[in-house]
Amino acid sequence: MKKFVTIRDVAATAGVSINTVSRALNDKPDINEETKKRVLRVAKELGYVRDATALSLRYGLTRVVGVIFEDSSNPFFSEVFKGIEMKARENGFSVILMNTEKDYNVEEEAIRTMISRRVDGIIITPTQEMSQDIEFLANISIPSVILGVHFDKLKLPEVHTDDVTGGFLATDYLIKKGRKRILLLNGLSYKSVARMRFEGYKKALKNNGIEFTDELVYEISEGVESAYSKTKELLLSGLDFDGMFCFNDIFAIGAIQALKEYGERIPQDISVVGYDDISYAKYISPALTTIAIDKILEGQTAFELLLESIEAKAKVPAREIVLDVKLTERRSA
Amino acid sequence: MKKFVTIRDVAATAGVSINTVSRALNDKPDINEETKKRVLRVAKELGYVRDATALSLRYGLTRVVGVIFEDSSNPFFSEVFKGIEMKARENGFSVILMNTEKDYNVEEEAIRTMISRRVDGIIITPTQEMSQDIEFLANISIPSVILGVHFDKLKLPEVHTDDVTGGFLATDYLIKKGRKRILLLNGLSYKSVARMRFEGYKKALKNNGIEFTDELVYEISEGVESAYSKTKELLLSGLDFDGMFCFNDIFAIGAIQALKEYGERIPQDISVVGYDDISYAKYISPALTTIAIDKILEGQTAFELLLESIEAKAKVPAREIVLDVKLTERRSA
DNA sequence: TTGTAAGCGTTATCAT
DNA sequence: ATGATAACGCTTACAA
Repeated sequence: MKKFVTIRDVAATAGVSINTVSRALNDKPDINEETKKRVLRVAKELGYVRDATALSLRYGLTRVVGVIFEDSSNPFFSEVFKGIEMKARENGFSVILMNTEKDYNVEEEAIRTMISRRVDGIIITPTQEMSQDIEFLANISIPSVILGVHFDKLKLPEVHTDDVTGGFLATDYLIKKGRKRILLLNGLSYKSVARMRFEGYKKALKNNGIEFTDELVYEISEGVESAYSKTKELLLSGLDFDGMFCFNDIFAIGAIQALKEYGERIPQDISVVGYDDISYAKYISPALTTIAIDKILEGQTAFELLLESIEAKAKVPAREIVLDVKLTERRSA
Repeated sequence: MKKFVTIRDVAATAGVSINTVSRALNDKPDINEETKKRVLRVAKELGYVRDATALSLRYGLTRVVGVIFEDSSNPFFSEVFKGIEMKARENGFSVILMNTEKDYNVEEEAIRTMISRRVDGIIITPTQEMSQDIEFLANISIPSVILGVHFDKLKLPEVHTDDVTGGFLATDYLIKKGRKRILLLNGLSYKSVARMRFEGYKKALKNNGIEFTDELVYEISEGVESAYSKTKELLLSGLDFDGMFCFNDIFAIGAIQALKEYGERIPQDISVVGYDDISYAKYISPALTTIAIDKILEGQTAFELLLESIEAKAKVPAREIVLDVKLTERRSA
């Protein structure tokens, strides 16, 4: 059933040898114009399409890059992916996308799959609980870029946003709005991103002469539900706070939900700032004030950095690209 | 720089021939247990990883499927993709994802890329303005599945949801809530989905003895902005309506935004029903009543249908799988 | 039980 | 200007 037209078929019907066909197809100089035209015509008539798998074997290059995300349906990742795919397409690369579902074993498996498929490069957002597989990635010869997280010892090129500044901006804004007791609903601290935003938070507090107290910082695992129930719990416990800086917009959405149900007015009673500026941030109510990051750009940058490594003959020293963030002011704070 | 351990390297260090290595690796019976163990150990030590590109060439099968979407960052597609990727991974397939950005030329180009890469199957959500490329897909020997849309003459297997029922459910619900003049903010009618939902809308009207009038149906192009401004325009024009059925949740979000700004109370003054039940539908305000479709399931089903075609020796007759929808009741209607 | 050789589709090298 | 052949990594007859 599955049978493609090969260079041999074209050669046969055009009455030439296979490498004359190859020459015509690749627009090589040493071929008669007439023959070339004829071969090209025959190729078209027969519906010939170059076999990329043969080329991959031949050159040891696939023109495929692998992307490994924890969850491609997360609006953050799905936008980043768009940036990657866009740039990849422009450069004649295809992209294989795999999800790890935050499972370390799946992540390892995904890396093995990418190696087996001989992808020319890998863009990965590693689960940071363990990182042997990243060490491993750094040692094999496939160019790789870490996206969205920062490792202390820079083994691989990285692209991420300036999250210390982001945390600072969010907190400082809340303070400027007159908030004194700012709750930080953070992500789990094994994530560099969470640690960086926390650092920015503390920095803003210090800058404004507000004393830090850890009774106002909480770490929760991913998901709206998780943010919703934590906020509810805190509210019920009688914790006193008038501002909230959420690790991401998804947390903010859950928190706002809980706040409203509890009868708090936003931002009059409690101001809320999120992070990421996912596309729905402006449609929730009140419209979310948040730290905006250019996700498409982050994806594009990651691909471009990867492409540099791929095209470099020698191993290129690991670079860290830190993208700017800015605060987008809306109604929640 | 890029150099992988091959079966030959393993053979050399283990002191056997290459196909003895192949036998060991593939767990064939005709090999000495001892040799097998040794080969396997050497392979592991050397870090041997099977070269999938070589296998692809050898077998004429890549174990890769291609997915072509108009926009993978759209929450609908990103969830569908998750279902596809999940099932693909379970079955040892990798997935190449490409976006067309609703550009027909890009769509054609994407198909060519998939053919060139010799993917074993294609899942595509075609732009329906033109469809020669789908005709083409039906004629080549790569198994393909159409996702989310329905073509009149069934050339290829299809997976989509029961949108006539969806349109009916939404409209009927609004009527049962006492609404008489229900505005339909529909997608462009070259899309089968829009036509189906429209059909359901009319059916519900008829069933409830309400006369249809085309001054209440409008077709707009994709995007929140587009829905927002159309709604605004209609409101300003003084059009009388007390209910709104939106083609999708994104439209509903834009519409609600406009409605609120205009001072309409939802659902007291105007009830709104959306479509898709994207994950943020429940967090907008008021929480959106919408037609829910199981997007993960839709993706999984598409992959499974594709797998059937791939595994079938002979060309399998095109089937149409229609998935159920249900109404999810929240606050907006 | 093990090894040799052909072949998958292509391009590069070397002849002619 | 064109053709024959080897090679990419692997599996599968077939031979030993």
